[in-house]
Amino acid sequence: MKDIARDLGVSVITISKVLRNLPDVGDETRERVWARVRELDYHPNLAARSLVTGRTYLVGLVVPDLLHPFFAEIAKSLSEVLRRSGYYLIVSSSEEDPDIEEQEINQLLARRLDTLIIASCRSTVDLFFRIEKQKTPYVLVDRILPGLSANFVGVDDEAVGRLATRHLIDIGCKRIAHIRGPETSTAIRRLEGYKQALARARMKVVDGYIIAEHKGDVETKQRGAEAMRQLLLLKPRPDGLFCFNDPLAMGAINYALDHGIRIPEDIAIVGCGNLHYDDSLRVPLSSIDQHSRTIGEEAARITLAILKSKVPPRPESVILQPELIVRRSSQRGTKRNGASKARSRA
Amino acid sequence: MKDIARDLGVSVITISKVLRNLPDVGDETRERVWARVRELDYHPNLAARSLVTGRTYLVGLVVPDLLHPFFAEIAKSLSEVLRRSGYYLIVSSSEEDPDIEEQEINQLLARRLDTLIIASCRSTVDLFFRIEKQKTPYVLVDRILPGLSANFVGVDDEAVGRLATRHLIDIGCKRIAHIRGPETSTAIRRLEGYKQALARARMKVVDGYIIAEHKGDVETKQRGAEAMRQLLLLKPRPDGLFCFNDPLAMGAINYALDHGIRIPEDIAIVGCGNLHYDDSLRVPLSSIDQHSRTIGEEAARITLAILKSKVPPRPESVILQPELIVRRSSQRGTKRNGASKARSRA
DNA sequence: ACGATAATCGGTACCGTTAACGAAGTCAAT
DNA sequence: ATTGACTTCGTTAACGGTACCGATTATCGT
Repeated sequence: MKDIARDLGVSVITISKVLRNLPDVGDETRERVWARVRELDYHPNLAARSLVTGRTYLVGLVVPDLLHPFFAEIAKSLSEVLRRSGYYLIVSSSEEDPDIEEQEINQLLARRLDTLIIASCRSTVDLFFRIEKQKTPYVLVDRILPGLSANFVGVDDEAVGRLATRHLIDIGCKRIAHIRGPETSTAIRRLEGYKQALARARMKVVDGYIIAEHKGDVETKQRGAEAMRQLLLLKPRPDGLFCFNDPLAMGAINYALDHGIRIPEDIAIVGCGNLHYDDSLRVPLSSIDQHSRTIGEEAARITLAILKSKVPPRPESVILQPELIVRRSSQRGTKRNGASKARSRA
Repeated sequence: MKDIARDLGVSVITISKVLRNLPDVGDETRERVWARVRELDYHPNLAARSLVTGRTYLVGLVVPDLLHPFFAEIAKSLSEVLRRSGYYLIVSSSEEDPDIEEQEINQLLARRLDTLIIASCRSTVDLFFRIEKQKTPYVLVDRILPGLSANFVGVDDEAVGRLATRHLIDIGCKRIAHIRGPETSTAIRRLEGYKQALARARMKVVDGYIIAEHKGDVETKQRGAEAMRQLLLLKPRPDGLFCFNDPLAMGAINYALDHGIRIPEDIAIVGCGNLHYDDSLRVPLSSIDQHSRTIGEEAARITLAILKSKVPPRPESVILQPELIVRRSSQRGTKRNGASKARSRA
């Protein structure tokens, strides 16, 4: 920069202004500067700029698992939108472990990122108060924490539970089971929605039909299979099943089919996530769409809004309405091919 | 930092040394500093450190698609290993578009990341010479470029093609088709391996059996379906199919099944990628495992090696041997359940 | 011709950290 | 006592930018 200034007979300040598109510099000078900059393929040192402006143009993303298509899609749409405004994404995975998540967040905090976007697997809010003390803005996605008024983007998880369960009731299921997820707001609320739907249909909640998290961190699909094993052992065997997510449902389907159970005739199944391979499974899987792409985009929008405004805006909450996608795993009776409601995810 | 120095009656340099665990500071002083640092929950400003050291402790990753489980797994294992050494990952997606890839790389270059890790969809090397001129080390993954001697980690793609094709030959296929991928080294070499296997079995390469990329950027699964449609139109219909990747295979399987074709009886299929849901598909899919996790880990290892050594080490190339996983889509004759060779990806 | 206003440009002072080297103190051996 | 080697700590000078404000020139109405 100093070199360019010397070459052109202007000061570094002017160069700096041109590079940042500030108004107070003459057209001719501006053009000369740009020309020389292009000629040298010069790029300003972001670290130096960060040092003085206090901004890194970096946004951190903390998710439980990058491999899960739901979070991968959030990461993708997020980075797409942020990039258009010059922000980049630093990703980090908590492996669904609250301690790892804390370490990761501490690391990212030390890097003084401009914003953090977090799908938290923690159940306490203390860590988030620490974040606030450091004045780092953050946006929660997918999972909310009780007693924390923060920016949030996610689906209405009670509606998810209601939608899935209601659908199973509608197609005639009498004994509906639920494989629930871990102790996060998402799982708790979907369970709540499940219970609400049963209550509205004047059906009883049977404890044995609710399969909780298995201890041990085995793979999700295996957990689904194990849960289905338990369900098939029950005396009045369930004839409907709502799974916390699609990988669980996949495991459950596999186990059932391998043991001679017919889907959906013997047991109808609805998952959640609407992953892009749901329609290619052994039994195409009905699922609840969570609009993962939209979640990423909205989180990005909020992030940019925070970064643009000088004073921190008051927390914003975006609750998306889930959508039922019917496929064969929950089609019964006359309707043979559910093309009517089924929506492809092209 | 200045404050801590003042409080403790030492100089900032000493603080700096303690924070970086340099040897030349007394035990007592060291402890006093740590105590105060913990007390204030102080973290050094990475931007300032970067400015003077010239290192950002940031590694960039450029992949064609973060949603593809293959690249997601690379990203995940990569970030896991790097994190242990204090490096973080900036991700960016090129959407399989060479121009976007160039922009992304330019952006990352401007940020002066310590290393770039790239799964490139470009076909020319000029951009990489520019990277070298900026003295930013980089590691290629999955895809190699002709005429470029660079660090590389990936599978032996000719072996992939040979392995898949050879397997189809072994189970008795006489007319083996191939749905190839885009114009990258990966696709070209897998095609090459396919031809090699045919040649060794004294079988002819039939042009019509090789389905090339369809124009238009439709979704991969649809491309697979379209390719299968073309194949089923051929007069001597193929009885074996090797697909460039698993999503293509999924599309092909779906189309075939929907049109009354039996798999593997009428046409046996082998994909590539060994995605974790391959065993839950309508027809469990035989696939070639690319060791994506290992690719990420090795790329991380090379990266750290570069970053550790003062002089740039000479380019290293890690070629992984692919592994065939047999599932129902390519099981014929006596063998009913392929548990023998099948390997789960728990 | 004058001052006022606006458009351009630059000087100075930092941002928070580390590199490189030198100074001071300690201790044992000569 | 002198020397030398180690250990421990600090001085000075950047690193590459930007914020803040002041200085200079051009334009213009009266």
